[in-house]
Amino acid sequence: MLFSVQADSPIPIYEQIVSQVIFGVAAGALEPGSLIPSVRELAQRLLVHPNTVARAFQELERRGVVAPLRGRGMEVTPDGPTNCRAQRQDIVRARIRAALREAVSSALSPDDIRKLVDDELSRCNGQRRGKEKRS
Amino acid sequence: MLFSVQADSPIPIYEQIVSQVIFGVAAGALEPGSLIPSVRELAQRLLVHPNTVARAFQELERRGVVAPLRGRGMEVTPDGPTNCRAQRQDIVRARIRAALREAVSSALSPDDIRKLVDDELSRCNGQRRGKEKRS
Amino acid sequence: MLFSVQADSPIPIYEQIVSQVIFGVAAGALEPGSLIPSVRELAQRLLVHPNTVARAFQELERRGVVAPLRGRGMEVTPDGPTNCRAQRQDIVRARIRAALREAVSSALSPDDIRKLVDDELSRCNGQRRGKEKRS
Amino acid sequence: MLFSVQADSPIPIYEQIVSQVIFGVAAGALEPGSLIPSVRELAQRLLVHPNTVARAFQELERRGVVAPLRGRGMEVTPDGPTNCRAQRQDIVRARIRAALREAVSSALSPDDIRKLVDDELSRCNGQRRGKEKRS
DNA sequence: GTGGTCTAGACCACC
DNA sequence: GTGGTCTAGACCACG
Repeated sequence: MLFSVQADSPIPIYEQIVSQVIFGVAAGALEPGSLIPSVRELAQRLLVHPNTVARAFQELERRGVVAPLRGRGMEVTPDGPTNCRAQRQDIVRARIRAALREAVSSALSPDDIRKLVDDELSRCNGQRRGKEKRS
Repeated sequence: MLFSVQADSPIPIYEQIVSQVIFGVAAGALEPGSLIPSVRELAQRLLVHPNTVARAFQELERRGVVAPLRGRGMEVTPDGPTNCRAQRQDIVRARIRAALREAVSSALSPDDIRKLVDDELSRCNGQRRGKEKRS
Repeated sequence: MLFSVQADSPIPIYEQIVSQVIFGVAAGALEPGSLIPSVRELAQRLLVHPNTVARAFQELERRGVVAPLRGRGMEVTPDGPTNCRAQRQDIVRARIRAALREAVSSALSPDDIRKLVDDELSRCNGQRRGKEKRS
Repeated sequence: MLFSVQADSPIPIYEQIVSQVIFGVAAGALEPGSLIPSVRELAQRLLVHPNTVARAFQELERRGVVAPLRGRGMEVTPDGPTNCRAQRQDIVRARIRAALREAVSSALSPDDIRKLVDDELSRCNGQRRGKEKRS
């Protein structure tokens, strides 16, 4: 499971962490019953304040993704994977929708937007089997 | 020229205003030498505080998009359109890139992402002729 | 009599006009009993709003430099030259003092400051008999 | 590090604060990696509103002098000292130039100006050894 | 009427 | 505790 946060994003760090844990559970990298990394460990790995991680965990608990195991850490709940797959879709879709809404409102032509999207799409996963751009 | 802001967005309102003016100038809706709406007028139209609009104008001045006409308002600079077309591209691209980066990090499959994007793309401008020919 | 205003100065334009009329009277370019340029003429010459000039004249009247001649314009008062020579000295000295106080507070070395001053002094009146800088 | 602002100056308070922080960094009183005084502390010390200080900090960030440390304060950037030495020179020079331009435009004789400058120069740092050798 | 500055104080995100 | 954003409203300089 890879975590990374971007300090310069307008999205709060704790929210980024929430998303990433959700993504991890949705993808099966974190399975029900398994412990997620501790607050301290994750804080150190991400170079953020432990309180920030703690806050993310609090939110994850609220969402029913993880549950505290007294004294041992936080564990992924049985319903976690199902919840997270739905939430993942929602998160990603909302962000994409917002970006495209803005693009449209910018009065860029649909073709320009399509071009930008394709550009970035191939940049983002350049490791895939070659050029995604249609001929 | 249509302006609208979303108070619940993580993007500060003053930044939304900055973007929208840039879009307006880039699109030619606001031309060099013409006055942009006044602080007070725009504040009233957007239902935000005049100070918030003033802050956006300050940033637009810093970016060389508009210049104050003492006592008369803010005027689009001669270089405005050129600057703004570049800045528009940057703004839109950055937002799309961030959304796609997140999508990739969510471990959704590239095909799922492509599908989401196409979905939203056609939603955003449903008036276009369908799904945009793709091989 | 040369007038010029700098729109980008933090000093209000009307105050710049006040200073320049005072300078003109102090230098003898405007003599007691002579009419100073009309609001409209000066406004046109300086490319500023007539109201701005009117405000400057109001201030000059308050300072006893000029007096209105019903229907014919503003004339320099008998005491004008004397008043203005004192005021000129005060204005210039105050501005120089403020600049130097700031320079000292900037922690630039006295030699650096002296160098800057000499630099600018020779720039400002390059038309004088050669280099003012001491060997 | 000493800060002080003059509320009656035509120079906005927030700009005075910007200059003073730049002077402090240029002089080495504020070093890279060190925290500058907090918004609230500085506001209290200068008897101005915290928002005014915040605005100055925003400008300093834009100039690459300081960078925010989320939740901990504002830190002087690595490039700060270099940037600031240049900016200090620019600030001081601009102010001196403006003062001298005005002096010249006042039609005071060059010798009178020189005398005024020397007067004030020795007043400003009277603790130095006299009138500064001039041929 | 315009924008610019300042004060005042709220709330938020983060540490 | 920190800075960031926003609202609110005052006053000023300028046209």
